[in-house]
Amino acid sequence: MLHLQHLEQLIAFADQGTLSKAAEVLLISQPSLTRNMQQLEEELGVVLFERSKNKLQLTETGEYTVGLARQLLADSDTFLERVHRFSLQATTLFAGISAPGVEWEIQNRLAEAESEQIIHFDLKEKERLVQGLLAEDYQFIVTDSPVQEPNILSSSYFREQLYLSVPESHPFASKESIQLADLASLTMLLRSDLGIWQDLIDSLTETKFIVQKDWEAFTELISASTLPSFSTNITQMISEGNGQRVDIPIDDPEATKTFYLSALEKNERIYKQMQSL
Amino acid sequence: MLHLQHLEQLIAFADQGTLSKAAEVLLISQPSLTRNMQQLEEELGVVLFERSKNKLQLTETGEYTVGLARQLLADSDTFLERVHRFSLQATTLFAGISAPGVEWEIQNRLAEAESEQIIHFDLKEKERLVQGLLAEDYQFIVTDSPVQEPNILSSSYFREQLYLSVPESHPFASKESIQLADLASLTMLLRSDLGIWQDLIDSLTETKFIVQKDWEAFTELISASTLPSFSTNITQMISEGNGQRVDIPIDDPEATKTFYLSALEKNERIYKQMQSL
DNA sequence: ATGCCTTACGTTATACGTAATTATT
DNA sequence: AATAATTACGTATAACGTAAGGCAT
Repeated sequence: MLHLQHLEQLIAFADQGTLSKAAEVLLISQPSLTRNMQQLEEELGVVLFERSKNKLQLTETGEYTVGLARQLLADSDTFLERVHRFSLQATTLFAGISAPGVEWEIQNRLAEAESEQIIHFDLKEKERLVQGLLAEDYQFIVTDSPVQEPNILSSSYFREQLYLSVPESHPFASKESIQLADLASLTMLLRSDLGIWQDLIDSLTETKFIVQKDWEAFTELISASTLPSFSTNITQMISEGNGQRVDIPIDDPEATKTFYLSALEKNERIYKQMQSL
Repeated sequence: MLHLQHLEQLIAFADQGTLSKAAEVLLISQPSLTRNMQQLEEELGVVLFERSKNKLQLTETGEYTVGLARQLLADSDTFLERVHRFSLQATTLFAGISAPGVEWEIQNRLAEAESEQIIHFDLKEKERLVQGLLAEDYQFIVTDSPVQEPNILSSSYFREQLYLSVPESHPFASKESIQLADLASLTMLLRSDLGIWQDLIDSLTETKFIVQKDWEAFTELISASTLPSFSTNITQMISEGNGQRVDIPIDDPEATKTFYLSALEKNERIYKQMQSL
């Protein structure tokens, strides 16, 4: 049966001109390539090469075959791509995340890519996310620090920065930026289930928080109230232009988190898929 | 790299429903097929099968992949076919034959198939034809008896029957058939280079022959002369409707020869190509 | 009990790389 | 000399079949 690998090697020879160079490009030995090309000829039952003692040249049939081979390999690639696309689309991905903003960010990217990909998100602490990744409960996880384990791919994904969101009438509205310390005197609206951001909130012992669990209700609450709340660069992307409020960046380094995407090496395809969104 | 063989096996599974049956059809063992399908899944990075303890079923992605695989294998087949066609057409075939009628017959068939195949014919005795075949001087030979040697394909190809060709005015013209013995008294026009037919001619010691070597001249001679000559079912196919002459079949068994097509097993492709003309 | 899939294991065959050979520039 | 293709040879990988196990009908 025809080996696509041999066609690839034939093409390499056509491109490089000699078996030696082709073998170098293909990272195999020349003798191996020689044999494979002999085998290909045998398999096709056709004379692809004109052999002088020291030179190997494509016959007319060889040239023609190279052209067809390129086409067939292209067909093979589209085959692979279609299978992958179908599989991804047919599969609900399971993602473990450490902050709600990650889900918003990803959904946002999916929408922009017009992807129909369905992803189920779980919000957990990092340790449990890594466990879930190893147990293959998740195809990928997004955490606020890299995952350094064997067989796990991990790289930085995106950054999220906290902003203070206040009505235009608020005394802070004109500030270029503020510090967390400035929030001490405030009473703020706050969602629950903030993942890694919770630590930061807990450190603000002087600030009063009115916590709303239901997220839709929270959104309504904000537009109806003049109380300050938090927003991030990601929430701004989503709910742009509800002009009533001003977003003021918070300077402190704790207010900016870098998120890292991680997946098992065996799920490299999904990893790259998420990266490229 | 993707193995087309695995795709073929996947399709066999889809067609047969179980690995066991598919393995039987494919003439491999079930465990081998199991592994290959696991390997295919690994290679594609996709879940093709839903595995119960005792049952293997295609997932939706699996079904989809089968469809694409059929297409890709079809592409692979057209690739092979095109390569073969091109190669055949680009190559001048060398044929060894034992009678001139063989060339006419084959050229006739090529013409009917609208083939551009170029074939060079050599007229020799059988022994030298077989030698030439083994030495690969010929891609195929056509002899009046089968070639029984290892690694040589050989089967009957077509039959050629001698006719006596006479003008309508000739006393024999009304006969349904005649015997070689009836030719004893005749003076006939004859070509040279008759291959295996020469023996039969030589046995007609009573008949006088006027031999013409140049074949075009011979054809002119015939239409200009009222002398009888030989024709065969094959020459009749070629020069039909020069209504001046009548062809009377010769009954004797020696007047009918069966020709056999032979080629090296490695040239099976050409062998079948010639057979299917 | 029979059919089916998977894993384990030993063997075989295939594929590869190194080294040697021959020829060309 | 240097480059290039092929052949020879030993090794390592991988593919296969047999055997065995587990599970369902």
